[in-house]
This record gives sequence, structure tokens and C-alpha cells, in this order.
Amino acid sequence: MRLVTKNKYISSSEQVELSTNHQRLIDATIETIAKRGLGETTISHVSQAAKVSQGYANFRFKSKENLLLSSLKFISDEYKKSWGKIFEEQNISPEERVLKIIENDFSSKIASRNKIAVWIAFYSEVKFRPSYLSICQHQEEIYSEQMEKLIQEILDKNKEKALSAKEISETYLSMVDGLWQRILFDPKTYSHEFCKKLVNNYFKTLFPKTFS
Amino acid sequence: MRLVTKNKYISSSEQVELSTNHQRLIDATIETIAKRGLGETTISHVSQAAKVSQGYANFRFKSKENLLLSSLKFISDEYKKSWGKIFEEQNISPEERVLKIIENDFSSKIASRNKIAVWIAFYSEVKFRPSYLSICQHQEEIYSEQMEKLIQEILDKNKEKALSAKEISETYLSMVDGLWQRILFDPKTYSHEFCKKLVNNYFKTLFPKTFS
DNA sequence: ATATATTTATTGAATGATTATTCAATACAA
DNA sequence: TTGTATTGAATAATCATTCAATAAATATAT
Repeated sequence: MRLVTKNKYISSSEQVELSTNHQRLIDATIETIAKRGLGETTISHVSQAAKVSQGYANFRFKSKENLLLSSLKFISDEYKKSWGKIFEEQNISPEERVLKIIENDFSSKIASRNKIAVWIAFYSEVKFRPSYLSICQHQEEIYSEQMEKLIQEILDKNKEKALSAKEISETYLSMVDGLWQRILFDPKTYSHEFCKKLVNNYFKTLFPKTFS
Repeated sequence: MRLVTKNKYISSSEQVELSTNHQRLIDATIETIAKRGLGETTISHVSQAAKVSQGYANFRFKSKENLLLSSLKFISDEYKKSWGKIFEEQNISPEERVLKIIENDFSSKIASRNKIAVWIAFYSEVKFRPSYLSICQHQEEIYSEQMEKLIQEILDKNKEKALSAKEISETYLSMVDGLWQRILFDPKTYSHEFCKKLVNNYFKTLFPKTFS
């Protein structure tokens, strides 16, 4: 069925096919980066994993760099969506929302080793840092602000003055980054459950009453 | 003055010259990795920065890989030494030792942006992970164990039961990794003082009496 | 001391391997 | 038949490594 003329996405069946190739290449890129690292990831490796030709991968994404960055964009968008869902919910206490954030940050979907490997690969490779920042920085600032606001709400209830909301929020976010690293290196010791327990305990020590 | 025959290091003046070239190349490697990332670091870049020829850098270190890993070994040894000094000291409370560890972990020598960039570059590049582990893993296990013991001593004094020494130690070490990342990305916000304050506050909330 | 021989340090151009990108040819679908 | 999707071989660029040549330092002989 023809939908639009003069458009790449001409028919519904073809669109499915196109998006399949597109997504297959992105999935293959994530896998390959996780397996071999950014430095050793070649178009040839990715296209073999996606079962398309080398030339096609380049043609479809214009350049290797664009293909690589598309995989970062993909996991960044995925995170954004799941974070958004947590804030869509109404009639929910800030404590519950924090618990949901923790649950999300160490869920098998978000904190999978392949995806962690991709995050780390991009922010740690100087060459990609500008691109990383343009894709992720804005969102990360939003996460940081929203987290801080949640903590402030909790602090207001608890009359706790020892630490500021900013400090607690920064500490949480740093812990998550440190733990993600560890999940990548030693997933047996740093199981999702173990990590969640650690950060939950952090909040428990801060707010013994509210985080039971 | 000739010291030994049939030895590479023939005269004292020459030995100085040799070790100068060696260290100059290592320093140049650290700089270049920090500036361009592992992926874009070439022998040509490093040798230019060290002001020796391309061929010499390769000859002196046998291979590019060996040169790169020597720079990791250098900062790993440096950390080991400064950690060792903290544990050499006698008649010192576990709390004081923890404070000294924090001080060290965010000192300008240890937590310099160039050196953090090198740590991160190596553990995040899959290709180098086996080498990274063989250079660093053993030490990291020691740091982890020693930290845990210190915390256990503090816990024993405080009759605190909410968290285990292992949990507190893992939390601290994860926080340091997360904060080092942030020092690299946004050194203005994450000044050494700010980072120290964050981790100090963590220990304060755990042990309000002993960490004044 | 000085000249010569020998060993060691250093260079930089040549080589060969790798790999992103291009594009003419082919397969496929409308 | 016509336009689009896909291939894979050719191209050009980059870069680690090699190695023959040179420079510098040191030893030996005179």
C-alpha cells in the first residue's frame, strides 16, 4: 500500500523492512561496541552482526560516526522515556518516586551490561565527547534538577538540615555511575539487587523514618 | 663514570638521560590520552609531544601497546605508593585513616584530570580490559579489603548495625569512581573540595559522633 | 692527550596492514 | 519498465612497525 510519494518510506510493508534494517544495525552496533569497544568497532563487524553488507551500513547511516552515535541516541532516548514515565504518575509521594528511580536505574532493561558499555564507551572517548554532550548533557541536567527537587520535598517533610538536597542528589547520581561501572566489570558481585540495596541503604541512613 | 660493562645503563649521566626519555614518553602518553583519547592516540602524536622520533618511541617501548600500558602502570604505581603511605603510619585511628584516604583520593596529584582520563580510557576500552585487570585488579582488591577492615573497626566502636562494613566500603569506592568521572567532565562544579565534602558528609551521616 | 674503534642511541623513510568510504552493478518491488 | 534497495570490489587514507643509516658516547691504542 503506497502512502506517500517522494518519500523514503513509501509503503507500510517497506517501512517495516526499513525500520527493521535500521534497528538491526543499531542493535548490532550496541552489541559490537560492548563486545569489542569503540576503538575496535568497524563497519564490517557491525554489518556482519546485522547481516547486511558493509556498503549498506554506511549508505544507510551516511557515516560510521553517525551509526555509532545513533546507538547512543537510542539508549539515551530509552532512558528518557522510562524516566518520563516515573514523573507522569500522579498522587505519588517523593519517596515513592525516588524508589521508582532507583528501581529503574538498576532494572535489567536500563542497566544491561551492553548498554552500560555503550554509555561508558562514548563518554570516555575524547573524540566523541562533544557529540556525547550534545546528545546527553541537556537530559542529564534535567535528571539532576528533578532529582534535587524530589529530595528537597523529602527534606522539607523531615526537617533534616545536615545535608542539602543538591548534595544528596549529586551523591546518588555519582553512586549510580560508579555502580554501573562495577556492573560492567563484575556483574556477579554487583548484581542489580546488590546495587539497589546499596543505594536504598543510603537513603535509609539519611531518612530512617521515611525510607523504611 | 662507567658503572657496569655489558649493561644498558653504562654511565650515571647516560642513565639519567635514558630515564628522562622514558619518563618523558610516559608523561607525553598520559597527556595525549587525556587530550585525544586512546583511540586517537598515535605513536606520532606521543613522540612529537615527547620530542623524540616516532621510531624511537616504538623502539624504546617495543610496541605501541606497551607504551600505552606503561602509562597506566605508572599512575597505578603512583596510587599504590600514596595508599601505602597512609597505612604505614602508626598510632592513628581508623577514622583518621579514612579521612586521609579521602584526602588522597581527591588530592591534586591523584585526582588530576589527565590521570583520571587515563584510568577511564583503559578500563572503558574493551581491548585493554585484560591488561587493565592484570595491572590493577589485584591492587583494587587490596584497597577494597583494607577499606572494609577500617570501616569494620569504626563500626565496632560505634555499635552501629544498620549497614555492614562491606556495604559502606563498596558505597564509598563507587562514589569515588562516579565523582572522578565528574571531575573529568565538569571540574568547576566538581572541585576537589566539593567532592571531599560530599564523601565526608556521607561518613558524617553514618557516624555523626565520630566524624565531627 | 689525541686519534681511532666500537658500541649504543636515535632518526625518518619505506612497508604492509587495516578500514572508512565510494560507486558501478545487480536484485528487487511497484 | 522504472525507481529503490542492496551488494561488494576498488580506492584512498591512516598508522604501527621495521630497519638501514647516522649521530653520539665511550673505550682502546698510541
